[in-house]
Amino acid sequence: MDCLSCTNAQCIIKKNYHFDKMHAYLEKKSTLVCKKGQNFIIEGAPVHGLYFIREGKVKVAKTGLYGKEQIVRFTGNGETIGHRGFGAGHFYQISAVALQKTTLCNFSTETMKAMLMEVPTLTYDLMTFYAEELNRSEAKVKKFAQMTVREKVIDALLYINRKFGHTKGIINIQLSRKEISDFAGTTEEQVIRTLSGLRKDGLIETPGKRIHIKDVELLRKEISEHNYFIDS
Amino acid sequence: MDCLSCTNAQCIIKKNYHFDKMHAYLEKKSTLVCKKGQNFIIEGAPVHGLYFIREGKVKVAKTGLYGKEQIVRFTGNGETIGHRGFGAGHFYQISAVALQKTTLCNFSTETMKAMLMEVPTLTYDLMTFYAEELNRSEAKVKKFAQMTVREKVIDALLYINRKFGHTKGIINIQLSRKEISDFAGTTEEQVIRTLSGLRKDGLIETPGKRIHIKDVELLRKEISEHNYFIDS
DNA sequence: ATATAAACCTGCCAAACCGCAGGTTTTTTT
DNA sequence: AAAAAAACCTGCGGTTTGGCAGGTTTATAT
Repeated sequence: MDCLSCTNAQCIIKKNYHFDKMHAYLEKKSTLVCKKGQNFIIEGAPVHGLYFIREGKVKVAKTGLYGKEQIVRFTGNGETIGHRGFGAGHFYQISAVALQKTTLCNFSTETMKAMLMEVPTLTYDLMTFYAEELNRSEAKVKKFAQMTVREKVIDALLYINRKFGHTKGIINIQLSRKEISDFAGTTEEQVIRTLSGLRKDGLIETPGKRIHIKDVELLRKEISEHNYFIDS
Repeated sequence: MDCLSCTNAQCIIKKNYHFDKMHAYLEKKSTLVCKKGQNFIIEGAPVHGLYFIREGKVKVAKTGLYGKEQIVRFTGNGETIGHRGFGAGHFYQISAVALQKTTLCNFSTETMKAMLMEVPTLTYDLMTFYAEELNRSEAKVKKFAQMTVREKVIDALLYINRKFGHTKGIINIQLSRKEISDFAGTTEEQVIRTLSGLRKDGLIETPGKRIHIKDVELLRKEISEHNYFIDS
């Protein structure tokens, strides 16, 4: 899998592509194809470098008590997974599972570190990525502390809708109610109840397990007080 | 305020100090002295660069509905405040308030950016800082979703105790119950009730508004199931 | 030292939330 | 196309949590 043929313009490797400086490192990267449901990063396992999604969709989660998992974010084409290798820890603190057939590029920590030292703009972009994710995550902490269940579910739906897009209004990914609740920070039943409520209010439609947001602006309005400066 | 005389070994500027490369930028930095309670970064205001604590203690928070604030972290000597200027946003998404008399160093975004481009190890260290904060923040998201009030309060106490240290067991900072609750993700009353409970269980003592953790290990044990791989 | 203000504490009640249980629909497999 | 499995849905009871109210203690100002 060559970076030259890759179409992910927002991938930080692709964006900073510089043949002379990087080709030696790029040759060392490996490619991995996962099928749906495959757990390619295991929480607590030794760090195996950084992953970039060439094509596919992935959920990133932390497992808690009694196996309850908290999905910390969803990722798509061109995005980065596996923050570590940098910093003190030598073990992954998250797990990553493919939500559909997914192709990944993997750099070892050593390769990545060497490349970062040689290409400052790459380091700068990765830094920016972390800084923005941090903003997003801190906003999420606030939301978890202050939002009601209904608001958290709405927020999750809007995020997923924006992240993966929609075709004729229907969100471009099939997540179970359980997965939505693991992301929104509540239970499966509460998500189901909330979706029923939103359906009765005419805000969404749910053909099967699919979800159709009828009016994004109307939904957004309900949680707008929580989102003064960003929409994460 | 000269960086040479600064004793914060863990400050990323100090750690990467390189006279020839950096003196021109260091001359542009400004110093700011805040008294207790001063709000030197205002949420929603235009970004004014990055701050480093030379000496003091600061709380970093996000304000939500009806003025309810969520403290996202506490910071002390040598630490960085103000993630932005990097990334898309041009407005602070957090506010920062001095918890006591605090001296700060401030770099404009432009100065900071120029310096980062010239000193790769500085960029790398700042990247690492963000990556670790991100881990911490994502762990917190999980905790907020899964911990009980008592567990969240214990977690907060242990964090504060570790962050600011303790003299003869008494935590080296005076926070109100309200501030603890704003950090732990609950209400003032629940924090008070939990502290009462912990006092009855012989785990802490509370002379006045001060807090004395009698046995850190015993407290830690109660939340250990939530902390497999990190202790944030 | 006294007055005033701020912070702390506790009981009570209402609202929000969770999880079980049992049934229905949808999806997948054979 | 039928059978099996998975996912979805809803009512209900119990628990947890939050917020008010009023009193007490501690800290601050005069």
